[in-house]
Amino acid sequence: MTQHRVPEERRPANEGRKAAARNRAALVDAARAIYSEHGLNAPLSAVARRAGVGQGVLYRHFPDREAVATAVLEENVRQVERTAAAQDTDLPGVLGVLTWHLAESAAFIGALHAAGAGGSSGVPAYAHDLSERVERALRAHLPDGHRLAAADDDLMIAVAMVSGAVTGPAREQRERRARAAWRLLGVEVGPVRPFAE
Amino acid sequence: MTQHRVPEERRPANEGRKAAARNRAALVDAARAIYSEHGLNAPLSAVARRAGVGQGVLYRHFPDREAVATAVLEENVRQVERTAAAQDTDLPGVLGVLTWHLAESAAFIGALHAAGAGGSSGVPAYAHDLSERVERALRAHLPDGHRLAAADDDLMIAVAMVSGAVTGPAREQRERRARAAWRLLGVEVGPVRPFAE
Amino acid sequence: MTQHRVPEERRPANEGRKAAARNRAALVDAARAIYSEHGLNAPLSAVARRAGVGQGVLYRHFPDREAVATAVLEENVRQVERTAAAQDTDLPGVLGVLTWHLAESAAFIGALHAAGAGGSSGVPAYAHDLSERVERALRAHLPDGHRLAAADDDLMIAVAMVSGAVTGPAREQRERRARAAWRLLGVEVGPVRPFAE
Amino acid sequence: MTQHRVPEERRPANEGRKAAARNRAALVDAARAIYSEHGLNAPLSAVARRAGVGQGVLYRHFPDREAVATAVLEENVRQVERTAAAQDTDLPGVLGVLTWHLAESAAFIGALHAAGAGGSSGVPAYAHDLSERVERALRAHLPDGHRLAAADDDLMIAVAMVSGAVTGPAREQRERRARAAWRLLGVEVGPVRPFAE
DNA sequence: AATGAATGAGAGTTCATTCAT
DNA sequence: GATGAATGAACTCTCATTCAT
Repeated sequence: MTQHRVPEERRPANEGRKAAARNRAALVDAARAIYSEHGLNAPLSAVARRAGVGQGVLYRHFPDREAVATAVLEENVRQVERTAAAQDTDLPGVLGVLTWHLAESAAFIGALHAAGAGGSSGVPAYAHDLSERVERALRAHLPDGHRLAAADDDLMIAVAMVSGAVTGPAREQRERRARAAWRLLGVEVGPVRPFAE
Repeated sequence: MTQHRVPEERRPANEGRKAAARNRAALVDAARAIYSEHGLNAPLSAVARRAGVGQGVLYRHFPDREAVATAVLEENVRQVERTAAAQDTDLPGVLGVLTWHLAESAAFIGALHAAGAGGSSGVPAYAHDLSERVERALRAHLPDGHRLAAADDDLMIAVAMVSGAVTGPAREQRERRARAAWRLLGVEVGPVRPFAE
Repeated sequence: MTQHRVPEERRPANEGRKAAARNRAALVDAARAIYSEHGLNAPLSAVARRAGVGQGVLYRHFPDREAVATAVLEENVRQVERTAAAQDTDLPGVLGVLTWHLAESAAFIGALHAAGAGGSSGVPAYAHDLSERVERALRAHLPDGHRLAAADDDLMIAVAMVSGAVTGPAREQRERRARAAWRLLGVEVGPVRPFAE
Repeated sequence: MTQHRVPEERRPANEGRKAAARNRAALVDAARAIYSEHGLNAPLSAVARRAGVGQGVLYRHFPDREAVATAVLEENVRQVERTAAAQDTDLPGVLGVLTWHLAESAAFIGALHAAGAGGSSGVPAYAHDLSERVERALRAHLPDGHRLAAADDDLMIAVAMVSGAVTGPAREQRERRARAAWRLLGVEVGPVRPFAE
């Protein structure tokens, strides 16, 4: 038993090896879209369907559901880090990029949320990592007397707050709300954009 | 814990009725506890088990999973409204009570989040209602020149922000973080407690 | 997401609480039959289908695939133990009953096999227990000078051998082959029957 | 380990051919190792990986999963046949070689088991063939008055029995148990070794 | 009214087999 | 010939919801 595979009459084509990279990218994109619409718990089958590949392909590229999420968020964090590492950046600049990603990616918000500074119970491990990387990127540009430098975790609390301001609302409202949030915090934000330059 | 049960029946009816009311309350309490431990997706069977009743009873009182969540949150909002309606209240007082509920109830946070001011896509309808009721309760006490009175939705954005600051961290850290969040917003909060009196 | 359940138009009857015990028995019977036809790896869905119940029922009664197997085998071992514990039994009598169950239940054979005396690698834990219980039951009746009392594990090796003689052949041949096996071992077997009395 | 490779090509052809033969052998060896560790249901992908080739190569050499198993077992049987065909062999000698293969190759055991003399239901066809070939090899050396010559299938039953004694236990225990089994059958076994010279 | 068993649709994951390169 | 990605069916297990008792 356990093996009944029928020879399969119509098999929808195997685009060969070239497709691999394309598929991985398609999966990440699909995941971002699905997450944005349905949250981080959306069924992986939906992601695969949206990417136009079989579920097996998804599992070939990502061992489990966590890996999919990580891949999606990785890009967001990377942009923030990249921006922070650039020559001519200042805090507002980095915050602008961070804000763009918060507004763009519901999954990002969720993960940053879940992490916070608390860190314990059911929060997935990767959420922590991401959160810490974002913190490091920001702190590097934090002037000594800055509003958010007062207490140790003011920085991450502020990020979580903006993140919170932005959860829920439809895509279009998010940027406006994010700006409003930073304004309420009395912090200056640079141009909101996906990356610096 | 968290047992602010409203007298469900003015004049005690027969045993059946009393039991029904008791069960409903037990279910709501159980749901709050379970949600707090396992998130809003926890199985309803777990709620029923914790409440010490059969699953049928749960369905007698609540038509579906959404109704259970609503019932839990209803109480949180009600306390805020009640506080706002009290004679001798001011904004810090109401915020204190709101903050207590945010820190206490993970589900509440989630719902407030989900709602925000934006409102459209996948946000459950009841989240909106709750959010609006909280806003009304707060706005009643908002002095004209207040920080959060500048733009129309500054108020709700601020609530969402505090809410965001508080998501994720373990229970114990939440109140501290909530206070830090309000501080960053430059807003005064009264004593954090379940209800005003 | 994660929740799409449609109200389900035609639901095939819920026979109520009475059915529970009946269902459990039906499941064990079905499992025995399926195991006998397809081996211990047969899909649980096949077992549920054969028992005429939904898969959920199966999982209500047995937490996982191992539990199903255990339940089936438990009965076989129990009969052997019962026989061994009876007043007027001797080794041939117990062997007769053991032989009946070996011939009857392919799953039993498999489990006894898997256990053997070796015991280590991938052998499921329950196989060991079963094997040991059978050994205890037999050893109680083993006279000092008996052929199978020479080395410590001769007894279990002999059982494994008969078990081996009986694996594979269709049901009808099994009893004959089991008898032949015991004969080759020079051991007397009593009447082959499901239980003593 | 267990590398009794038959020269596949008499006169070395081009590199392609040589590689093909080498791959086939590597696959069979890998399969034997994997089967021994994970049983006959191990994923074919594991076999290919272990052999250091792509899965496509596996399918080039073997049409399906059954063919892989057959190829592995073929070698075991072949050694037994070869031994039986040698000039200076007697029954104990052949049994010694058979025993070695039983102890060595879990898959061999399984197949011999599955076959037995009965034969009908779910037993794969190749198991039968193998079993019959083993029987022929042994019977050629069976003296008239021998213990295992009494009934027609005593011989195969005995083999199945030893095979049964050896299933399950970890590799190291198998040879000891196999010897114990033959002893209980009152049959003499020669040196246990992979082939007779 | 309460109980808790039953149902069955999926969700997650694995793997035999095919096929472009 | 070799490679390894793609496919998708099958399998295990979970849980919202219904309903006989």
